[in-house]
Amino acid sequence: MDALSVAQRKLMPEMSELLKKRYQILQTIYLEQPIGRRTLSEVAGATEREIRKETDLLRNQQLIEMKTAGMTVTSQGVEVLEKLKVFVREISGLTDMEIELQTILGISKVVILPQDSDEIPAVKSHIGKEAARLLEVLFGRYKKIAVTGGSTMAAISKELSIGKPNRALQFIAARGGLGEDVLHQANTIAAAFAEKTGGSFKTLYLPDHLSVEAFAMMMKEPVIKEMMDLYDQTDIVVHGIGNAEEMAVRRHSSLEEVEKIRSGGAVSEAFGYYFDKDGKIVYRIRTAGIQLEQVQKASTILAVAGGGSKARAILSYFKNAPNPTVLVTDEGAARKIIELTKKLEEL
Amino acid sequence: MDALSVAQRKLMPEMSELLKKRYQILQTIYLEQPIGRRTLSEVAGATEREIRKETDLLRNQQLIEMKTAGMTVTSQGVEVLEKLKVFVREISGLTDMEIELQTILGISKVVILPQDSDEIPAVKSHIGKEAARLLEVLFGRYKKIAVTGGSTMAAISKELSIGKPNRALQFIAARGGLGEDVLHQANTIAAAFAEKTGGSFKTLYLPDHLSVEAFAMMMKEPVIKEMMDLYDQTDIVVHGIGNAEEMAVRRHSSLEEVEKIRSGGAVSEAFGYYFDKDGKIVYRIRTAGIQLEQVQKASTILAVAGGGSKARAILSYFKNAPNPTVLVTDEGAARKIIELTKKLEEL
DNA sequence: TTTAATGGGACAAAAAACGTCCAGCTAGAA
DNA sequence: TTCTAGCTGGACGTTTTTTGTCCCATTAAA
Repeated sequence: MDALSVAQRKLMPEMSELLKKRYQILQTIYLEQPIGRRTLSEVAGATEREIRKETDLLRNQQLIEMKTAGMTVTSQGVEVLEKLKVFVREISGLTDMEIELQTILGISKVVILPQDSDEIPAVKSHIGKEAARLLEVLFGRYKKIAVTGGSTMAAISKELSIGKPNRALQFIAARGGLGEDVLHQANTIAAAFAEKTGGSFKTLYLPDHLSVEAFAMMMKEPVIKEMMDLYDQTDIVVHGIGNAEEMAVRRHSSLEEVEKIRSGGAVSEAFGYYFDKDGKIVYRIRTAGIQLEQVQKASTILAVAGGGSKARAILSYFKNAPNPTVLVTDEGAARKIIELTKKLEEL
Repeated sequence: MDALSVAQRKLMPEMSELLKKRYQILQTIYLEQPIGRRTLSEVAGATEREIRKETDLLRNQQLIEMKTAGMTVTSQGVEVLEKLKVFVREISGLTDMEIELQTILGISKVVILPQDSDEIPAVKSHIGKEAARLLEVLFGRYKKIAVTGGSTMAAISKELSIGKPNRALQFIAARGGLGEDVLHQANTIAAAFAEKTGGSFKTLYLPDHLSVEAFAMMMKEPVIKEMMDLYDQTDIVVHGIGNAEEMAVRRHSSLEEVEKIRSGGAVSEAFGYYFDKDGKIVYRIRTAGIQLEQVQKASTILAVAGGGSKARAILSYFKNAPNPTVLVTDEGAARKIIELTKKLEEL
């Protein structure tokens, strides 16, 4: 930050919070446009009155327009968003926090987005957008992308921009149906990625909880074997990180499984693997899908997870995460991770 | 102004006014320190409550300190003042106005200080300080400085910093006693300048309103003649600009004089000359002092005058002012001058 | 010792902000 | 076409903040 901005903040300390708030509102409108006051106030985590006050101002400044369909950002507004992007990151201390997280997690790149997705739903879209931008850059070099499921992954697919179709891209569902909501299954996500980018996709349909015998037999099937080979050739892996218990519940795991996960002290989950607080594999779901070794062979791994509630899981997963991993997260998770780490150091 | 600041102002329009206000308060404290709330509120033209609110904030930001003797600016505060100086000028539009005034008045340099000295007494000090800084630079090259009287000139003398004594400097009273307050006479001012800079000074004592005969005789006196020669060698002339009528009254001019000034349509006054709205000389006081031709021969002329009430006088004087003149004024005068010029153009 | 200034505390009055409705309109779905 | 969900703009009593204006104990200087 330059000396002028430092002096400015010194003379007007209220400015930082105000700027952050307005920026966030403007950004959310941009993301969700057209959107009305009430919907916005819910999604942005503010009262209707406050949203109204700020949007009235934004309109007077010609940064947004209010039509009967809702509010939209003007070209001037988009410009302001771009110009202030780095600055808002600075005053939020996100740039500093990114460096701190890189050290804590032992990886070379972390991107933190403002606010907490646990509190403000729209933040999930911001995370998705950022991840989408990062991916779009990588698409130039890499063509085979394995994707997992989850709501975070779905958020990314929504934010992929529809540019000129890139037929060379191949999206591979990293796992079969894992009992999750269809909309958030790896298969669905792979399809969504392919649709947005104009690429192709490969799905893997295999029911959960097969008997040992049936599973072994299925693995010999050509369709399944083909997928296993594809996993070996994967360039990019994009995945979310889940809380162990939450995932177990969502997947309707058997009592036996839940017991193993519990007793093993599992904290995080990724690609169907459960990790304890030291990053050791506690349990893995017996189903087809990408193997940890295959993930580690990929050129780039993009981990995406946000919200303070995910902090412990992120810390756990990154104990043994492959080094080329890039993490996209939010302020809520980042602050919590730093806080947890500090507490641990004090002991 | 850079793109970042433009975007910032777009998103936070209240910021500009707030920044200006706080900056002005901080600057005034710096200028008058140590100063108390009540005194400050008078001198800065604000209510006690407002001053209190802002100074409490400035203290929390460690920009000022409050002691029993009054408030003082901390080193951090001084730094902020310096860092934001140019920026505050920018957002006040002063930089643009300076260029506009240069065109209107036909001179190469104009310096405008914030606010209006008619409304806020402290602004006079700001003007004095700026003029003092400009002079101090010139002192390196030029040594013979003619000074006139007036409260504005007195303000400059107060703001001259006491650096290492410069014995080479010679201050010459541009005029004899002109019936003004002793404190504001050219003689007194010349002495004050000399004292602050460590230079020498020459005074000219000659009563006003002498008969023609007495005046002619005095001019032959060696003491007086010596001064006349000095005027010829003057490098810098520093002078104020007055309102014609006001000056006439202050100098207790005779009815005859006042009549000439009135009927001639005099608007401005400088060095004892009265000018009408087109810059023509309407009347000149018959007393010893620097001649207009001698002023025009100087290398640099520094005209100093502020306040909306001086706008007409400034416009009048600069109709025929020598080109190397530099004008130091304030926002109040500048805005009024621009306003008057625009009205004139419309007709 | 006196005096004139200082910062801090206090409080009623005024103003602004806030939460929360409703009415009327419109675009898109059925 | 009608219906409906969602939008903006207006309104208004309530709460919170700001404002104007005192007084007081303290302190530094005269």
